[in-house]
Amino acid sequence: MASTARLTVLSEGLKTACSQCNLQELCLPIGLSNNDLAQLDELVSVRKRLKRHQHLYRTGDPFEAIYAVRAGSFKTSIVQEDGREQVTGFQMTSEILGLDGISAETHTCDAEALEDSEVCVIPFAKLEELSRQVEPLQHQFHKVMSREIVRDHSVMMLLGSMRAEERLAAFLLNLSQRFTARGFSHTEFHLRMTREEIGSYLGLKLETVSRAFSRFQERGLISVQQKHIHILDIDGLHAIVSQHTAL
Amino acid sequence: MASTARLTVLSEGLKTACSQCNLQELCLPIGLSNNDLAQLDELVSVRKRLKRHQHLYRTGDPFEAIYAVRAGSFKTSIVQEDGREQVTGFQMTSEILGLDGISAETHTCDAEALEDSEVCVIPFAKLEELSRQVEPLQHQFHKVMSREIVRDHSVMMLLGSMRAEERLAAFLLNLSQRFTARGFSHTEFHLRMTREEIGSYLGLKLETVSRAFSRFQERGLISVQQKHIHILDIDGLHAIVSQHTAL
DNA sequence: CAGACGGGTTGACGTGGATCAACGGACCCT
DNA sequence: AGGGTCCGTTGATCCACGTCAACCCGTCTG
Repeated sequence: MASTARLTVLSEGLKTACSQCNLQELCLPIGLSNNDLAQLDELVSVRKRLKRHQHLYRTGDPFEAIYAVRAGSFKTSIVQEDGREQVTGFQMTSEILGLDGISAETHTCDAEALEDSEVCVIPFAKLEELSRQVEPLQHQFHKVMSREIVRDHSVMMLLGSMRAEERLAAFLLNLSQRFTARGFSHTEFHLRMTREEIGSYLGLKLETVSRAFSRFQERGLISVQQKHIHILDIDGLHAIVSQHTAL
Repeated sequence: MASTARLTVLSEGLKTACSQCNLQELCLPIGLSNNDLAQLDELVSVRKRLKRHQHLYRTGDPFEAIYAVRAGSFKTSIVQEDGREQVTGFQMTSEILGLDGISAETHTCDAEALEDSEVCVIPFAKLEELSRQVEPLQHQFHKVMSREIVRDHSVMMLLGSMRAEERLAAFLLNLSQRFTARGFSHTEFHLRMTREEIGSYLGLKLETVSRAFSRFQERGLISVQQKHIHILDIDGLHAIVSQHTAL
């Protein structure tokens, strides 16, 4: 089976343990006791490395595992017959990939590394088995899935009712907040994705994204240099997001 | 507690049983043995009736249960501070409501009945408990959540990359398919929601929705009379959805 | 070092859908 | 039956964003 072969090629028998991982409090194991963590360690024994632009899985691949981003970042996207691409999300460390595959036992989107990255492979059958025994794990997993649903709803709101600048401001604030949660600066960061990918995610064309960046810069809200973003006025960005209120 | 009081008022001690329900094969119990079904029967013992425009839950309500639509239909929506509303979904019989609440133990959207309706109340703590014992139930529940994620992704694609007529055609085809699955005509049905609600869901204004309906009618694709829809050329609708390919 | 290529910016212009406004029919209430 | 309200339709106008196109810069390659 293709995916097994690929897995074999890429997996490195890296010794990992959730119990040792510094992403513990953000990732699947939140709230597990040391005892429970030890059980999870056995489950999550394989990691997988991917180079930039390499796919973790593709639409149609059989679903066997979900993945936690250990390092690097990913995008997920739906590609239509015609080749048009809709980015459905960007994932950074500790975030979970692959939940879409559970329903049809087949992945329904593509997941691609935006930079050299590493994921923890969580075999799904085993996760279900363990979560029947470990209640906090079960509950945590349900929360992770639910959080994904809530996130998708807020993207729907963004796409359905915000204008270009509002979308981009909301996007920057969301990134900022996620970087903060990971201990990075919330005012300065590096975009891992292109203007086109941002545009696809936000339902805009790359030119519109680029222009919005420029306008934010003119107004002193941010400074942009290619992929490097520096947020100068975070309240100003918040004001833009909630301004469609004011109209 | 407000929601408990409301529950008391509305719940009718109706004898229900998943094992007797004709929605079995569409709903949570798919694939359960008779034995397992009996256990589910005990869990899902309360139903709740709602009149048109009544809310099943609102943003901020404590999360205690998920719901299966037994009769009627609902919309879920996010309401922003400014009062702007984004409809995130329409639910018909056998579909599950409330999954958004798991992550924060608080509902993150409003669920409102579009007509007089009835839901089965599934206390979540008990569902988790039972699904630790009944593997097929656990798996089925995970599939339900995953399906919601997949559905949300396709709405994101719709909002992010389709034009007005494509969105509406996709919407009609989706309804048609869901009606079919429930044994109704797939060419003739009654819309339960207003043009404004459709518009909110599709990221369009009601005038645009109305105009698109009119244009479909002019072209002989459908006939519309207020909320009554008759699909005359289902292939024509499919062609519209996939046409943004052709461009 | 030239040349190609991918990513980003910016300008000029066109258009799909929003906005504003008027109107008509269906359904509600008393 | 009458009057109000909600909902849907349609027309006229406007504008945010898409489209097309030129150009810049950094990087890779032979």
